[in-house]
Amino acid sequence: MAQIFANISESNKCKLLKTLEANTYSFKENEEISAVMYNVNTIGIITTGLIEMFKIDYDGNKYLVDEFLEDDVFGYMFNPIPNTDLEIIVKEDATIIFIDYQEILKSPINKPYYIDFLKNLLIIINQKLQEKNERLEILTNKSIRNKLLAYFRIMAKKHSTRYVYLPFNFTDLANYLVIDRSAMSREISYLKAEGFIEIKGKRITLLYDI
Amino acid sequence: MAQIFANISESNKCKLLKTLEANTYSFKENEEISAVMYNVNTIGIITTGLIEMFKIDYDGNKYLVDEFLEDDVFGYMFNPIPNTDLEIIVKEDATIIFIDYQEILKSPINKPYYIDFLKNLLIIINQKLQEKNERLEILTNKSIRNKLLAYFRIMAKKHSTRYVYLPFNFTDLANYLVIDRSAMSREISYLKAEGFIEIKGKRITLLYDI
DNA sequence: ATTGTAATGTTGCAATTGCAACATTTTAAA
DNA sequence: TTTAAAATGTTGCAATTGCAACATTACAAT
Repeated sequence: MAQIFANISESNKCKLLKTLEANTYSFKENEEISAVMYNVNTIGIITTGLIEMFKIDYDGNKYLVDEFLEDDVFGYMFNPIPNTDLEIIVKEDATIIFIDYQEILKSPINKPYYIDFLKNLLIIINQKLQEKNERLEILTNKSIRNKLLAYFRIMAKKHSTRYVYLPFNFTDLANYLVIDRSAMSREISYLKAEGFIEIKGKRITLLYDI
Repeated sequence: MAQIFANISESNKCKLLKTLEANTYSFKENEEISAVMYNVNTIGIITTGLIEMFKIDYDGNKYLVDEFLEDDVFGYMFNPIPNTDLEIIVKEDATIIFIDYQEILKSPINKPYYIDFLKNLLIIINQKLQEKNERLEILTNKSIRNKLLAYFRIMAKKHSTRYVYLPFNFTDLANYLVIDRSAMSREISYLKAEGFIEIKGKRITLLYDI
């Protein structure tokens, strides 16, 4: 994860936060981050801790859409719908800096550390954009098989090998791919039987051209 | 579309482009933008014209993934896979400014116009992130019906009405939703029959709570 | 106005997928 | 080590979806 305050000294960071009228809050596990401190124009920068973002869907079901760690940045402006039902919950005690996004864009300050801050923010948002593109690349496949193969291909290319180390378990993978877990399990069996892949624990070996 | 050179005077724009070692090229319709001028570290800024980005998939099929207009910004870094098979073709005569992305991030210049440039870039990338999130929000639904309803809901909320004006035709909508066109057509018939929606030309009226 | 092309609507049928239920294995906690 | 909970694998069955084929309508070019 790129650091939002990379190349910025502690004293410049303080100046920056003061100029941007940033507010820092600490949260205990299971606390909800309320709309009072966090509205549609705010971005949150996580100094320490872990928070989770849940979506409440049309039928009232609640499911995890994102997790944010130290140095990560989150905000409604990165989400599709204004007013959507999101719940942001602290999973591990956290300290978060809140900044009004408009403040960042309007600020007239003209200091090197401000430029570094903008650059860092650009890098982080870029990273997020890439992650979303990656998932879209996978979800634009219709069949379970093609989704799996797209996923494997992307993961393998990242490390330029024919090995894929699953970053999560199969249940979570199915959610990520938006397919039924058991149907995915079935398809993976077929892929193994047909000699496309080999699986040992969390390591998948691709036996076809990548 | 936000403008990448907003708030930057013509003379400052020139200085900026020179400092960033930008190259400007003109293209005729149907020309392909080659990897020579456009590599994994380059971003392109469209001054005039229209270009289209195609993906060549695993089976050699080619399909449109994105279109870029005046003031738009495109680049491999906004894409999921390094080395993926993309083809960028000029649809209408275009003038494009190419800048090395690393140059932007490393540049030591410290001028107000440079800050404006970074802010504008931030706004544009942010916009792109939102669009991707929007599509993801839709594609994370499993059924055709739920994809359609999610799409309608997002479109309606954008304009705070219960009317949705389709920005493209049904064939393209089906592609956007990654579903079969005829199956979508069938589902839309059901939605009409069940009183969820009403359609008049390109205007869809939502008859349920949004 | 005419003609050709693209978009749309419809439907039967087959293939894929989701769902449910259950057995087995793995993991984490006490 | 024991035990409970979570994850995984498997399978039958029903529902959804994709596919293909075709009729109809809308649209654009001449």
